[in-house]
Amino acid sequence: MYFSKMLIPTLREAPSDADIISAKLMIRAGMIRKLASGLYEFLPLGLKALRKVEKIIREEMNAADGQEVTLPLMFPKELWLETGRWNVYGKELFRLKDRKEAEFCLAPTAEEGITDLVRKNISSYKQLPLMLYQFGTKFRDEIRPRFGIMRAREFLMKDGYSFHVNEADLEKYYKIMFEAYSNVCKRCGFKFRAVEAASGAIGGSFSHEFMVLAETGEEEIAHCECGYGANTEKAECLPFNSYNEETLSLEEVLTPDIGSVESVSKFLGASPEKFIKTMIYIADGKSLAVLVRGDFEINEIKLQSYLGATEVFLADENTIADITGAPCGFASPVNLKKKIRIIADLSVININNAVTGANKKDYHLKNVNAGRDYKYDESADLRKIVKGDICPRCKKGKIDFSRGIEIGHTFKLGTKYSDSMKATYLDTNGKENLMVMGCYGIGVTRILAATIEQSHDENGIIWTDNIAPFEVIIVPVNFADEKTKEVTQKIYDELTSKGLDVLIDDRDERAGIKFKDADLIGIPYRITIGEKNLVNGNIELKARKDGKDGIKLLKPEEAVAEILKIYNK
RNA sequence: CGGGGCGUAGCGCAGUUGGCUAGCGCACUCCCUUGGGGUGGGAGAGGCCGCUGGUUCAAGUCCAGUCGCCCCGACCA
Repeated sequence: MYFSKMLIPTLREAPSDADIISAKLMIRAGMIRKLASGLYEFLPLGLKALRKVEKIIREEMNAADGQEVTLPLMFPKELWLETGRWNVYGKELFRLKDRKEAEFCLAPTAEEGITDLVRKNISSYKQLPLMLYQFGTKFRDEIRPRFGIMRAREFLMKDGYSFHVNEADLEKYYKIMFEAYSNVCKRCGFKFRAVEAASGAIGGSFSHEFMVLAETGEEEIAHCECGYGANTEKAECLPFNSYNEETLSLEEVLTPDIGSVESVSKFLGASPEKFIKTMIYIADGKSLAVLVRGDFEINEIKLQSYLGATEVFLADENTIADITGAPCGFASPVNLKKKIRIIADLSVININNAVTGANKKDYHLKNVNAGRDYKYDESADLRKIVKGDICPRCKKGKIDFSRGIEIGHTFKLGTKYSDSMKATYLDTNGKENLMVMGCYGIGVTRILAATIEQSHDENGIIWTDNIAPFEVIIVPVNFADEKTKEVTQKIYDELTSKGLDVLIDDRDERAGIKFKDADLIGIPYRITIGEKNLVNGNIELKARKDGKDGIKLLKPEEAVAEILKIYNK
């Protein structure tokens, strides 16, 4: 391919609204353009890289006995009503109507579609297990699209769904998929970590996120030396041992205009670890109180998942006053004005002689003890994990945090969808059973962005060998020179005949411009052909990741051999 | 949805106390020059100054509305 023939509109400066390095570089490199918020056009160079990622994923899915299909991008409402997700999915779901006023949604994932396909065409245990996958554009009306193609409203996803006769078979296959996903990450050249995760709107019992480690990542990962890793949304927290202090008698103290844990702690000279915060939440319209230790915060995702609620948020000032009888900052589980469900986080169940509000303006209570002074209805792990927490797995190590970009997510769905959509098969006894499902998603467009986040320098993108849009760029310093042209063509023919993608920068530009652009678009290997070295029969080979001192002077055939060796051709 | 900011050429920006043909750099076309890390010079092409309405002799500039974009804030591949 000739550079002059390909649409690669490189830019010296990135548009001012590009917010992260990968978006800036992709736009500058002429790979993508933005059409509107969260909507991007892929230009030839960008699409070429995207196809390379697709190829890797496809190979791994096929190796795991997956079969490729394509489902519609648009689904009728009825299918989504069956699983209840039409109502549960919320504002993120793009909805539309046809000319007959029939309602549809644009697929954010395709559990409904695939389950419908399978229930209509699979009826016997003999046809299981089955894994179907597709590459499809997915739509999500994000609250705030940002970070270029990292969080777009329309993106390319590989979504796969597996169907099994029972949990044990799903378990077996889940491990195979876990390996396949690890392979995809490795082949893309990622530094990554697979962590336990919350299932969100997809549902199911258990899930793993594949995180590309990057400081710019949106996700926070809690991990331990023992190998435990989890999204902080999900990471489990252990209860604390009892303080075993002698129980003192309840005391009311005046704390004028002092509401926050920090200020009351200072005022009373008591550690926040002795405080019980009483948070009033509204879950699907019902109010409840959640108790957590003063120095911790509630993890609303854990709470929502524990309650099985679709919507959870903190109550407003008026509701708090109505329930506790006091303004915000003075709530207590002791003598709540209105009787509501009280859930205690594991961090508070062993605190004796605690400090709480008094459900009365400007007053707090000291020496509060569960059982004697108040009762909670139930206890659960509902708080946010913090750095230094004891690891919930090995129970020894201390938790540390890292940041990551979520590029893949695997779920054990169980029978959530097969149950609501009646996807069944007949077993050897002729008895009807629900299929057990798994589902597996990879953000294909996001992989591209994640790669660049993890691999770039001040001059541009540095593609890893496997997903570079071109493996080699040949830069003839002066393409008008006959000898240069001849050598260029010869090298090009030899490399392309082995199946490599090679770009020739045939433009009548100065060498500097060609080098700058080659660095910007990040092609892994550059062959420079100039009259200066050609008189001795030499050309230059340079890896993008190396600096100028990495330039090797070689004979054309040596350079070709070296590149073919790198790519195992 | 709340708070803050911005819409002027493909990209980056100036111009905003109302005033005459709306400017600069990069990119684009042509000529000369240069020719191994974004040469130098010259001549060009390209704008409903986001949109609608108002104030005015006169609006990119003032007023109102509206749309779009970005940033900061609680469910995501």
